Amino acid sequence: MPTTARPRVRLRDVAEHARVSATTASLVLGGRDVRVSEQTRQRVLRAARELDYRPNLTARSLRTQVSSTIGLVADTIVTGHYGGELIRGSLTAALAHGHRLLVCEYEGDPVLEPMLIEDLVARQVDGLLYTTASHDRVELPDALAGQRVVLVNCESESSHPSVVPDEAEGGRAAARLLTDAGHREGIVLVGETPTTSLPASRRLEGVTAGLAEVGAVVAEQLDCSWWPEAAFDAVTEALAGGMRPRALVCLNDRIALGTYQALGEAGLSVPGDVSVVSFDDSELASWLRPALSTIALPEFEMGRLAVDLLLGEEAVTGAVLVPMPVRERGSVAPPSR
Amino acid sequence: MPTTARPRVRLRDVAEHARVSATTASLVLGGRDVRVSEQTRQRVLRAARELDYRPNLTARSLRTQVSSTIGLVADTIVTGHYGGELIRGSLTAALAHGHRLLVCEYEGDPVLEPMLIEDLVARQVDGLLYTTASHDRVELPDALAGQRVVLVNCESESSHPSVVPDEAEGGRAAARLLTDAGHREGIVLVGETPTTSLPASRRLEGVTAGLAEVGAVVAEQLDCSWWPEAAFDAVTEALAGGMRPRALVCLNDRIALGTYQALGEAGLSVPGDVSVVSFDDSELASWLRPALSTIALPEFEMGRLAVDLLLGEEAVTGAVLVPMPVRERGSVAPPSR
DNA sequence: TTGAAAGCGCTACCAT
DNA sequence: ATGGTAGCGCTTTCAA
Repeated sequence: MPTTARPRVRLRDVAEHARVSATTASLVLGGRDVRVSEQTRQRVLRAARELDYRPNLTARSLRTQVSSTIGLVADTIVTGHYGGELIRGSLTAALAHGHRLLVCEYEGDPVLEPMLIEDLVARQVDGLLYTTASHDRVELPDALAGQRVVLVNCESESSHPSVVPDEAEGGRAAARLLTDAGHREGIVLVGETPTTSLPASRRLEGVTAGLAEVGAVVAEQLDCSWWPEAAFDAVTEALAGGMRPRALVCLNDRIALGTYQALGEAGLSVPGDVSVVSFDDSELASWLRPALSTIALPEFEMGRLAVDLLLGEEAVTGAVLVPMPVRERGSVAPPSR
Repeated sequence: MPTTARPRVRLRDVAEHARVSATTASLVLGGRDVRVSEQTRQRVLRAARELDYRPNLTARSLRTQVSSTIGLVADTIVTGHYGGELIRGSLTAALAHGHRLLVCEYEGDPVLEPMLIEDLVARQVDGLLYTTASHDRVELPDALAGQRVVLVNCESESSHPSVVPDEAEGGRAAARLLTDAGHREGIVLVGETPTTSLPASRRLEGVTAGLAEVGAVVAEQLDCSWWPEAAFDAVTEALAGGMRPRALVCLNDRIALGTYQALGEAGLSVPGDVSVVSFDDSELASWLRPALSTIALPEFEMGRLAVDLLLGEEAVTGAVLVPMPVRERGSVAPPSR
């Protein structure tokens, strides 16, 4: 049933209806329990209900200089489930703080980015979350100057807090998954690791360190981009070249998918013939057969934490490492033979 | 370099600096090219630049009764990539209209939902997008009364426009993918089709109609929930029971994944032994081997269109069907033998 | 315990 | 072509 547009009822209307001043009405409806007698308070409340009063938060915001809104600036975070969880985490925390989220994406457009930020600032956001789809080092746009900012999934020279996954420790955990199962040899890394890529270099560093704890090493590294098809090709080729790994460390779940496919077509079983561990814990990980043991990207928690930091009292500065949870599933077994 | 908080500079400051009235400054900076001489206009612009003026959109909004903000209310849409694309589409269109998006999720919480909507209304949004993760019939909350609303991926009794995928036509397209390749027999549907599920019933209806065009029918239906594991079990069991399909119509990509896995373990090849078509076109579809031919859920386009409808002039009413694009990839071949 | 008045920063009306 | 003034709806002194 299409309801008719209701007349805009203002605080003053409620006050008149309740035969009190706007001040009193404001006090009552603003929830500050002071100074007003229980009787008038009830009168105001009733009037508000009867008139179906909705406060105008824009006006309140103008007066109080608080918008209870935070801006989320992303390159293209919403895309792909990773980002989705990050937003959900931010949303949850924002809600707990009584805030709403203004979401912006600039899709990598360098002229759009500062415009979006200016706009957010013009809208008087109480703070901004600056985030990137892949964990990266960034140069903060000038438009952010003077604003409360928390970086999420990226790092910068600035003194703003920066919430990032603890990739190195995650790498160690991945290695441990293998070494705990008894693996010592034939451990092959799948995925290229450019030094400019934070996840790549830190995961590699962690894996290396983790293996070193038991005197093991990465026997070989298959260079390929972090996509299923590239991984499929790389693993297929390596297998054809005679490589016989006992365990594969895939640098993300998409690589693991391509790896599963290559292994499958080569007649090798997981984890019977070769164990596989991976990173990210995308939904894919639990859908694979066998389900993939993987080190999760704590997107939800990062979003949550970032908002807490942004809105909290204490002045945190620098990087905050968020642990990457270990998801043990079915892709690791003791080495065969 | 952490820049110091700049002093708030108001329109009046710019006006004084440029030695004009606030009115004139407003006219110039508001971008209305009227009435002001080029000379003063330049003076104002320079003053604004020198003082690094940022308009206060909250104040403007209060005065003009326009917030250039739209609210997006979702049950849990952000999760999973589907929703991500929908948001990206909305974001894109909103941007084109000079609007921002206030994103809310109530996670299915029936008390949270109206509260969130009330809050958005209190924030003076120019309109609301009401959306659900899965295409469904909904009862609109009273809080939406009197608001400009467009439903996305859901339908209701209301007169608000409702942007939904054309599932039935999508179903027909899926069928055509098979019949065009010459399939007439042994066409099996995978996935349960409760009549309460709009995508399920309409896709089925479309597939049936599409097959009927060439005198073919659904030979069998494998009932299973729309998840990889359930599909794997259903297909595995059917195969074990002697079923030998020529083509499988999976009701979504996750089902297709489980189906691929079952086929693979049974030693059947796609599309050599059996063709597979599916719905949704999640990222998964292009990662599978062979890549999956699937009927895409036009999430991005739906979001885009919904915002256009919300902010546009013409008063559209009722359902707007968005075509589901056909993604032909490698999972269909002529029937073997 | 209550109310009057000022003012947040902006735009719009009505002057000139 | 330009400026004065009122007012959007709210909160917040300050006075009673």
